Parts: sequence; structure tokens; C-alpha cells
Amino acid sequence: MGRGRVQLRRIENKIRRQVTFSKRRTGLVKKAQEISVLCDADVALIVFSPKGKLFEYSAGSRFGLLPKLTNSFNWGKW
Amino acid sequence: MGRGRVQLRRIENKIRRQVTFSKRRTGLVKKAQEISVLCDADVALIVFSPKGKLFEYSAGSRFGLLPKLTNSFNWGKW
DNA sequence: AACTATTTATAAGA
DNA sequence: TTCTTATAAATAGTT
Repeated sequence: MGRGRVQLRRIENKIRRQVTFSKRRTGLVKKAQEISVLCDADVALIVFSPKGKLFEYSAGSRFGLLPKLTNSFNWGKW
Repeated sequence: MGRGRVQLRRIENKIRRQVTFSKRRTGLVKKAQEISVLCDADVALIVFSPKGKLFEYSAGSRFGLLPKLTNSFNWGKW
């Protein structure tokens, strides 16, 4: 979507990669919210930016404790 | 996207809800794959259909063991 | 399951 | 980074 077609490979330019990450993370969370509401589905989404910053969204009783778990767990970088 | 605007609330018609779930689950996984590849991000997505069927996608070393964990864990319905 | 009109997401630019 | 805009992509309703 946008001015050009998407090539499905890592964006090498750091700035472009960060901008794309920011835009797509917003979109992905929105889609996760929508399917959970529209379809009454339990959804968990956890995303780490290339810099290691955590973003998440979850809905539904199965994932009630997930935010606490993800925040207390030491994910490290492996 | 489509012939009408989306109202962000539970789709009451069971058939329509299932069809929408199927379409949007596919789209959501695709988006998760794309951001992981394009932006070099670790991503975990876990979705339960209204019937309780598990769907998931994960990418990146932080989530290397996630498929095994999610499959062995008894999620139940709470 | 396919189709297609339309909405929505977003790539590039300002 | 926030807004705009042209265009690609997703999908709601239909067949």
C-alpha cells in the first residue's frame, strides 16, 4: 500500500526501516483489536522493535495475565 | 475495506462472524510476517477462534520456543 | 471459494 | 515526526 509495491525483504536503510516499523506496528495492533472485537476472539500480539522496545496488545480472558508476564519476564536478546 | 464501512462491534451473525474471522486471521498473520521481515522485528501472534481453535505465528529468536510452549500448554477456556 | 466495489493501510513526499 | 496524497492492499458484501 502506498506509492510503490512492497518487496518482502528486510529494509536495509535504517531510517526507512524505523519509519516503516512505526507505521506498521500501529496498523498491526489496530487489526488485532478489530478481529478481537468483531469476531469475539482472544488475541495476543507481542512485538519487539529492532532496538528491543516491547509493544503488545492482548484481549480475552485467556490472555488476562499476559501483560504482567511479558513485563516481568527478562526477554534479553539471546 | 470492502463494500461497507466497518462498525467496530461484535458481529452477531454467526456465519458472518466466522467468515470475517477466517479472512482477517489470514490478513493479520500476513501483516505480522511482513513487519518481521521488513523491519527485522521479533513478533508473536496468538489467536483463538470463537470456537477455541489456536492459530499462531512467531518470528525471531526471542520467540524460538513459543510454538512448543503454546502447543503444550492447556489454555482451557477460563 | 471467487469476485469486485470500496474501504483501509501505507510508501513516499512535504 | 506529523500531515498529506497517490497508490497498493485488504476485505465486506455478493455471486
